[in-house]
Amino acid sequence: MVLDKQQCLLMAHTCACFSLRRAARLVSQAFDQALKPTGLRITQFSVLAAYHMTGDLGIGKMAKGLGMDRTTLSRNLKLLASKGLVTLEPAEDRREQRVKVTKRGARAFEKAAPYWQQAQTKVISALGPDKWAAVQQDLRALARAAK
Amino acid sequence: MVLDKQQCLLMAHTCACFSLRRAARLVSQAFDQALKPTGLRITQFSVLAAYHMTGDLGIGKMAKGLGMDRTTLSRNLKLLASKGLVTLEPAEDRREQRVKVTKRGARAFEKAAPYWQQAQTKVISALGPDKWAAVQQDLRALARAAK
DNA sequence: TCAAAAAGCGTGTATATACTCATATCAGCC
DNA sequence: GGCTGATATGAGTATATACACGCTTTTTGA
Repeated sequence: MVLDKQQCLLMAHTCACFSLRRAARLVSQAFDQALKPTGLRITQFSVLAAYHMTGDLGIGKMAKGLGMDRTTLSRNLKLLASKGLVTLEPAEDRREQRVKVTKRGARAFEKAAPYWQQAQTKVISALGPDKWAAVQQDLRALARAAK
Repeated sequence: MVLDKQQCLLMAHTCACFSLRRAARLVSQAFDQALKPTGLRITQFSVLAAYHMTGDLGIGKMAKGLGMDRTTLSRNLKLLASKGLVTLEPAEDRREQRVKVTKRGARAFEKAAPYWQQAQTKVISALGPDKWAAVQQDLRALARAAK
């Protein structure tokens, strides 16, 4: 069976993975651009926000909650620690790492928040809040189906 | 101004970039899983499909068409070349690279296509084809707005 | 014709991502 | 107390991603 160019074209244009990766790439660039004055990447900002919000969760559980690989989150945290924005200490259960957002981390986060808001507004404006909320639901459904 | 946990929670849950990256991560894992027997990652499969479909485009133009960074595509292609799936030769305009899918590349692509289809069907099943098409439109709109 | 601008690309560097394998700790049971 | 399985994590490796810088070739305009 030899696929013709039309079929390939169709495949490239409908591939769920490619579409999502493409959107994620381009939107990430916009957020990173907006956050540039803050010295944070959007990924770092997200992780910082997550720990600022949930307090102290083990890396594995937090990773599961964020839909990230455990080792990815671990390495992201190490970066944040090297910048002095979080601290990593062993917990009572000495298998776990206790993650704490430092004062400097909290300040960095709050300084970055308006820049985040600016990018968020810009990107979302393409759809409006309601449609965006619906799309978000759909994205979650896709992610669930992927498992 | 100190943000409280509620605001952080809201931020993490509505962040366009985080939502997209999360979906892209999880869906990519599903596609990579499905493509495992073929030895191709979904990114490599996409690039292979793109060149199989459009024939020979300069790296920069192809990258623009795919919404990828030029250097990212360049390195992806180098990987494919090392696997013998494409060849890279200088074009008449000696600034450009002529990219050709080898016979082996075409075979690998066609062998992988059914595995891709399987993952695609699985992921899309969460929404159904029509809703998926609408979401795709929205993703494109978001990507456009990001510029 | 020739210098400047533009086009096309590669390399260096940093981050993000995830799989595999190895290690340390804990909980429960005998 | 000590073994065993489960839990939590780190390290090694490979790929994906993109920004900044610089090089070569082509095009353009005087």
